Formats: sequence, C-alpha cells, structure tokens
Amino acid sequence: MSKGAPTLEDVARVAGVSRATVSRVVNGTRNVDPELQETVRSAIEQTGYTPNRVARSLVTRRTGTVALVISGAGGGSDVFTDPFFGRVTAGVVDFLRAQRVHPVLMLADSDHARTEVVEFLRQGSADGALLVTTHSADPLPARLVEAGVPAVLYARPGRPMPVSYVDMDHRAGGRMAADHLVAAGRTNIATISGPLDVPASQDRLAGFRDAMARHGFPYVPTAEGGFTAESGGAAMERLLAEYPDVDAVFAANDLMAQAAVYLLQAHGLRIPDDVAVIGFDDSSPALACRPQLTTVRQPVEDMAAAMAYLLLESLEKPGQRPKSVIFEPELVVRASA
Amino acid sequence: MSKGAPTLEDVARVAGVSRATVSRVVNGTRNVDPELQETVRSAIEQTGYTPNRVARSLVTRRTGTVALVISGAGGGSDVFTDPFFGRVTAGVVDFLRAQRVHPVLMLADSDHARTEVVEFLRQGSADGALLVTTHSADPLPARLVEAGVPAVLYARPGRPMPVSYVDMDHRAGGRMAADHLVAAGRTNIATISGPLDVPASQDRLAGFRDAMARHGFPYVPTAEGGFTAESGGAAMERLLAEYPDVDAVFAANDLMAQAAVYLLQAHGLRIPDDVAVIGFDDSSPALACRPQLTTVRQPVEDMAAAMAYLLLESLEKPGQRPKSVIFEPELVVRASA
DNA sequence: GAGCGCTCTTACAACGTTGTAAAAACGAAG
DNA sequence: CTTCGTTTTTACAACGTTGTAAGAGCGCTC
Repeated sequence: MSKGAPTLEDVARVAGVSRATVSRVVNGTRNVDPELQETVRSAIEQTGYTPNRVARSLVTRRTGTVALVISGAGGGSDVFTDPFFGRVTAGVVDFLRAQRVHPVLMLADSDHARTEVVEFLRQGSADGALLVTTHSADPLPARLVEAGVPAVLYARPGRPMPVSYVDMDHRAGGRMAADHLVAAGRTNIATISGPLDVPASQDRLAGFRDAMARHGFPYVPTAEGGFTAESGGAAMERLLAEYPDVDAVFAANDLMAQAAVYLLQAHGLRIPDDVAVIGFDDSSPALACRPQLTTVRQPVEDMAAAMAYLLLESLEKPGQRPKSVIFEPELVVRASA
Repeated sequence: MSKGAPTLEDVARVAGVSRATVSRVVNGTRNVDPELQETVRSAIEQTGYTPNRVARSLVTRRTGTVALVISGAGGGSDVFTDPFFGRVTAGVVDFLRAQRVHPVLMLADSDHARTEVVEFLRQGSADGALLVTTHSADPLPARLVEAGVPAVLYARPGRPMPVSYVDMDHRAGGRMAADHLVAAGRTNIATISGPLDVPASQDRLAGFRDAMARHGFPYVPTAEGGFTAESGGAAMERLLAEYPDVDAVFAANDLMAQAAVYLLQAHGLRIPDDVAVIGFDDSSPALACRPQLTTVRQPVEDMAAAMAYLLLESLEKPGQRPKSVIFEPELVVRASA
C-alpha cells in the first residue's frame, strides 16, 4: 500500500480474473459478464486502484494533455498580468475541462524556449499545441507545422501556412469605432494603433481608416503604441502635443485606452465631454476605468474555446485540412464615448 | 519517418550498438568510449531522434510536470482575470522553466473537480501539486495530504496539517497600513476587510485593528468585502452611509481599494485630500487607479517561486518534514494616502 | 455425440525507456 | 601464457497498460 500504487495485476488477482478483463471493465468495453463486472468493480474499490496514466499513454500514444503556448510576447512572464491572456486561459481551461484534457502552460519568449516547446511536443509530452502569438514574425508556428505537431493558432499566422486558426474580423472592429465616433459628431478624430508588425493591429487600423475615409476624413492622426499602458499614455501625449484640438481617440486596446483617458484627465480634459475615447477588447480595464470605456468587444473566451475545439477535433481525426473560424466584434457602448 | 518517431532501437541500429549504450549517451552517464560516443551522437543527429518522455516516465516514475491548482475560488474560470493569480502563475512558470519542469493548470472549483485533481495526481500524471487556495474550509489540501501527494500550499492551511506552505505576515501588513494612516493625521479611519473565512483576511484585519488600538483607536468601523471590485464598492457605500465623516480607508486588496476610490470620487470626495485610501497587494490595479494607490506590497511572484522551490525540493528528497517560508510585506507609498 | 457458431475470457506481445547482471574486451601483473 | 582487475558493452527483465489472437465454455443442430 504505502509503496507502489495498486496495479491492474493486483486488481486481477483480487478479483480472480486476468488483467485484460479488468482493463476492459475499466475502459467500459463490451463483452464482460455483468456478474463478473461487479466482482471486478468491487475489487477495484477494495484495492483503491487508479489506472496509471503514463502506462496508458505509452500504448495509446495519447497523453490527454495539450500545450498552451504563449509566444513572442516580449517581456517574459509579465504577460500573465495582461488581462487578455487571462481571458484566453479562462476560455481554454473552461473548454478543455469538459473533455478531460489538461493544458500545460509554456512560455516561448526566446529562441531557446521555442526549441524547448518543439521538443516537448515531439517527445509526445502533449498531444498538440494551442499557440497564442502576437508577433507576426514569430518563427514558432512554422516550426511546429514543420515538425508535424498538431497545432491551432490564435490569430492568423504572419505568413500563410497550412495550420488551423481562429481570429476575429479586426477591420470590422475598427470600422465600428469610426462609425460610432463620427455618428456622435466628433470631427477631430485620432487613433492610437497597436504595434504595426502585428497583423491584428494593422487590420484594426486599416478598418478604422477606411471607414473614416468613407465618412469624409481622408487623414487620421496616428500614434503607434505597444499594447501596454505605458505606451498608450506616451502615444496620447504625442497626439495631444501635435493635435491639441483632438476631440476623439480610438485606441487599439483597452489598456492603452485607459492610459489615454488618465493622461487626458491629467491635462484637465473631461471624458467624454471634451474628448471621447474608444477602446478595444472589452477586458477588465474597460470596466475598471473611470469613466467606463466604450469599447469594441472581442469574444476572447469564445475564441479560445473554439481554438481548443479545433485542436481536439484534429486530434480525433487526423489528416484533415486546416480550418479557420472568424468571429465578429461587437460595439459595447459605455460612458467614455 | 512520417509514421512512428525514431526510437532508441533505430538509433542503436544506425550506430551499430545496443539500446543501452545509446541510452547512456543520451543521459550522459559515464563509461562510454569517447569515440563511440561520437558515433552515437551522429546517429542521433542523423535519425532526428528525440527521447520519448512517456516511456521514460514509466520507468523513472517521474513526469517532469507539476499541477498548478487554483482551488476554492468561487466563480469558476474568471479567476484568471484576477491579477493576483496572474502574478502567481508568472512566479511559478518563471521558476519552473529553469528546472525544466512544466506546470499543468487545473481549476478545483467544485467537489467533482477536486476529485479529478486528486485522481490526476494519484495516477502519476504529475509529480506534485502547487495549491493556491483562498477558502480556509477548502477540503482539497487535506485530501491531497491524505492521498500522500507531494504538495505545497500558498497560504497556511485552514486546519493544521503536515504540509509545506509559503505565506506572508499579513498582520504586519495590516499594522503598516494603520501606522501610515495615523502618522498622516487621519482620525476617522475605517476598513474594508476581505472575506472573514479566509485566514489572510482575518490576519490583515487583526493586525490593522491591533495597531489602531495601540494608537488609541479602540474601535474601527469595518465592512466585509469579497476581494472583488463590486464587493469593494458596495462595502465603501455602506461605510460611507454609516460614517459620512470617514477620512481614511484601508482595503484588504487593491481591487477593492480601487473600487472604493471610484465610489468616493463619485460622491464628490477627493482622494487623498478628503479621504486617504490604502490598498493591499500592489498588483496592477494599484498602478491603473487614479490617483495611484498607496498599498501594502505582497511579493507574490517571489512567494510563488518559493512554493515551486519547496515542491521540487521535496520531490528530490522525499520523506522530509514539511517546511514553511514566511515573507515580509512592504509599504509602497503612492498618491492615494 | 461430433460439429458449429456464439459469447466471454485469457495468454501474450507490444509501447520505448531504464537499470541490472552478465559477458566481452583489454591491459597489466604474476 | 595464464590469471585477474578494469572498463566498456550487451542482453534481458522490468514499468503498467492496451489490443489481438487464441482458447474455453456452452447451447444448438444434424
């Protein structure tokens, strides 16, 4: 008892049958006499048997585990305090739980770390990878595909490659922000974009600009941010210096929008009276901000769940061609615009 | 190539030696002729061999994986948006990475889920558990100890039991807040406590009250919150209704402190001029809040890393008696008090 | 009562690794 | 030229499970 855990062998001995029969009872396969089934079941009870997952994995070639990889995001482990990743994690965990699959958390913020991730998957420690990557130049997606590892990406890959992904219509999101600000009668509208090497940032900006142009505003003052609060404040500062009469700002995520709000307030400007601010994501900062942020909602949890679904599906029936699922954004109107 | 991954057998065949020799080269054991070592190494290169981790685990009885369990926290998966858990995750991941150990994320928010966690560990899917639990009545710690699973807790267990844990001197933290407010000349001081069934909440409150009493304030108006923004706002509302002349508030975490600040501002009160507010944790809301929060810093990342360290140590040499590591808080003075 | 088709059960060989005991190689010493 | 240590290598048995092919039991029919 104290040393080795009870094994199939032990249960078989107690029940007076062979290992294979016990195995079939445990796995619910047909063709076991009900009476004998009961005997086995009570023997399991009696010995306190639990199937050894590692041994099972060795023969089934499945671990019941997937890697949740957060890649590219610069500064290492502070990504976990970004509400966006928290929502991704929540969505993934929530979905996987029901399928009895467990996520192992991996950070791929260096070339060394990326190699480790690929090794980990190739070693069969996990059945596949869920990859959340921000940088479009991230080499990890390509390396995983190359290594033949089942993978699903959050966001379209930088270069086209045969891999499944979920994404959102970021252009539509940008368009919604523009439409709302123009409809509210704003005329001096600027924007704080995300990092321009991130496809999602490009799309949000492009969608915003296109819609603005359609409304008769051919040029939109733009400052590039880095999706962090600091960068958002700095970008707002630059915009304000160059365009003091700005009366509306669209920021490419809530963290930057919140920082912009605070910076504008520090300059004595009232939100939304003097300047309207729209964020993007609808994550916790949108609610924590005063005034609360009007924002373009990205259904992160649903997207994360869809990502997990696509991965499990591809594990179930391998050899299918990659799929993509695109979500629609939604404008959430609160107090800031 | 396409089907089965290369195995030790394959490498051995190519190198013209036995499996055991290859194994010894891979694991860096002594007693392999340097020349042969080179041959084997190039055979590994040539075949693209990667050791199968599952097979290895089966014989070594170690998986190189630990469970990171978030337990008790009521509402399910929205815990991941709580900056506190983000910091715990960051600290754990950061430390484990260097040891080549990977964390599996698990939520234990129901009795069913708790059983699954225990099963998971008993099945040998992970070598041990890192348990972050808030509720003192959480049955999971006891069940893990009972099952003989190596585990380390974040925070002292509700009932005494033989298990290692890391914690902070919450009383000292409460004391620091009281000292600071009194030194600033505040006289109508109230507090928003955390849930009173959480030991950490009790300690913060007790430390605060003791210090207040020592400063000549025998009674401190108290409202109980639930560590969420909503509960913090509601608690502040109650305090304000009953003690309209309050001029300082100590909240048991930053999320509630931030909500208190916003609620006071909504009532036309200025922070810190009319009311001083102190938070607890020094997590991201402390910086996001306007004015930025004065707060009692809890070194969460360090504590999480220490937790991981204790677990790995106990896996290394089993049978040691449990250990505890207690951290000291630190007052971070910003604008709110 | 031999032969046939069922259903249910059992041996046995994987899966890919590690650890151990035995064998081989090789010098050095007697 | 044996004999005895070392070192290096090998064969083989684990580890705990699953899947498959063979076997046992049993009621039929002819």
